[in-house]
Formats: sequence, structure tokens, C-alpha cells
Amino acid sequence: MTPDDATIAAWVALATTSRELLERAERALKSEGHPPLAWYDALLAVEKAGPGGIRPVALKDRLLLPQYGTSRLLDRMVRAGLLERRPCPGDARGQVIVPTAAGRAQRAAMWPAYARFLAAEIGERLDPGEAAELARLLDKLRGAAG
Amino acid sequence: MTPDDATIAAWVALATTSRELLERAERALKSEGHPPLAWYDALLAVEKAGPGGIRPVALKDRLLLPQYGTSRLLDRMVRAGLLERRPCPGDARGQVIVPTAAGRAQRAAMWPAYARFLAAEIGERLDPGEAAELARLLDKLRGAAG
DNA sequence: CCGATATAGATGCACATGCATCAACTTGCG
DNA sequence: CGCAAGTTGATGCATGTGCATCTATATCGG
Repeated sequence: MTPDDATIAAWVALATTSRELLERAERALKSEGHPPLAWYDALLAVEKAGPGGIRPVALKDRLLLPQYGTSRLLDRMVRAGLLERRPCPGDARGQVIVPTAAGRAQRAAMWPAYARFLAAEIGERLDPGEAAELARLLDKLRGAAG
Repeated sequence: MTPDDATIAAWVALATTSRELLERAERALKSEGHPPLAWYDALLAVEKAGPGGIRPVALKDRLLLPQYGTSRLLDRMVRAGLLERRPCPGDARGQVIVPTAAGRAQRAAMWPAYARFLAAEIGERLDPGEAAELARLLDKLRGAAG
């Protein structure tokens, strides 16, 4: 029942490393006057969805956010002029999210800082083989459902 | 300047896996009526500090929390009767944190649920060699400073 | 010993999050 | 069709977090 040492070490390393790196990523963006990481992810997901836009329901799954979290993130980003809510053709309950020109520009503006962060914090510390192995182990850990 | 694919894959896997697992850990504890994970970590750190207790300044480094976050976490845990603030001998600005009997009991009560979570989510999915390798790669990633 | 500077910890304010619930609409079943 | 059940998205309320700043004490340089 008690987890073995390697399990505990992996857990501790996962918790601490992810905390630290996410923290550094947020700071890297904020220090250049950019919005939080979550906005980048949202903009990217919306852009990748193509011209039809994306439903908030779908977005929440991609972003691993709770429903109300998604609703409010969209509120803020719409208020900031980066996204637009449109009525959803074929489902009057729903809506469809599309990026504005400012939204696309914002994401593009964030990328260099983000890329620099990734190169410095990961690219510099792990060679590609190690990075791939790390991704493999993490994906294995993520498993299917909870 | 643009990070290679393996770097990006590692980053995405790190962000998503840590989010999901931390989320599941919180749910596992909450579903049995326990306080959040951070309380476990704090109780453990305070207990491990020994009879002299621990300074909030030291605690904040161990828990990777900002100073004000530590201050407020301690507020809540003191209010809940799990920790006690004592004047710090030799530094009248400071204080020393010690666990109450209820605090020790709370941590002990949380451990089975936590251990079950770790065994199920990590022990079952990675063999000890993989877990150790994961810990090694993550520690490498954590690096020294930002 | 005194004043400048640094460190420990708390806190007011704005904003973000979790939880529960709601209103609107859609779907499936008799 | 018509009603029960499910899905989409929003929101009131309590709580948590980030930021800046404040107070009190400690330390260091002269």
C-alpha cells in the first residue's frame, strides 16, 4: 500500500518542477507585458480550430479547465478584445468562439517570449532524446481517465 | 530560437500531466473529507523540522510558496487548530511554527488516502526504473535558479 | 551608539477560482 | 406531439492568490 521510493521521488519531482517552471513561464510573459499563459493556450486552441470557431465545451476539454473557468476566461478575453462570441449555428444554447485580429496579433506577439523560455528552460537542459523520453513517461503517467 | 519538437512535447506533457495529477490528488483527498494537498505538505514540513519548530521564512522555501501565501496558509491552519505560532527565541520579528496534536493527527489521517493515490496513479503506471528515470529528468529540468 | 538598510511577517485591494445552482435549449422516449 | 432528462453556458457567493505596501525588528557601517 505504501508507495515505493521511486514513486514518491517521481511525484515530488513532478510537483516541484511543474510548479517552478509554470511560475517561471508566467513571469517570463508578464515581464514583457504579456497576458498569462492560459491566454496563449486559449488563443492557440481557438486559432487551430479553423474558420468555424470552437465551442466553449470543446475548449474546456482542450484546456483542462472546468466549465465555469472556461466561461470566465472567455469573458475576460472577449472584454480584452481578443476573442469574439458568436451564436452557434444549429444549437441555440451554444456559441462559437473565434479570434479577433487583435487576438491573433496578441498570440503572435507572445510567441517569441514563450519560445525563448522553452529553449532556455528545456532545450538547454535536455537533449532531444531526453526530452522525448520525458514526454513519453509523462504521457504514460497521464493515463486515460480518473 | 524556435524550440525543437521534443522540447515542445516535453513541455506540453509536463503541463498537462502535472495539472491532471494534481487535480486528481486534490479530489482524492477532498472526497474523503480531507484538507488540500498543501496542508499535507505544510504539516509534513513542520513535523520534519523537529521540536524547535520551523520559521515561516524557511517554510516558504520548502513549500515553494510566496511569502504572503505562506503567511495566509499558516493563518488558516492555525485557525483550524493544526499549527501553532510561537514567538521566535532570538528574533523578535519572527515566529516559530509547531504542529498541534490535532495537526499531527490530521497528517496521519491524510496519508492513507495520499498513499493510495500515489500507488494507483504512479506505482501502477511506471515500474521503479521508469519512475526513477522520470524523477531524474525532472530534477535536471528544475535546474538551479531562474 | 546612531542612522541607513535589510529582513520577517501581515494586510488592503483587486482579481481569480471552486462550488452550487440556474436558465435556456435540445434530445430521447412514450 | 409532449414531457422527462441531458447539455450548454452563466452567475452569486465564499474563498484563495498576486501585488504592493506597511510595521517592527535586526544588522551593518561609521
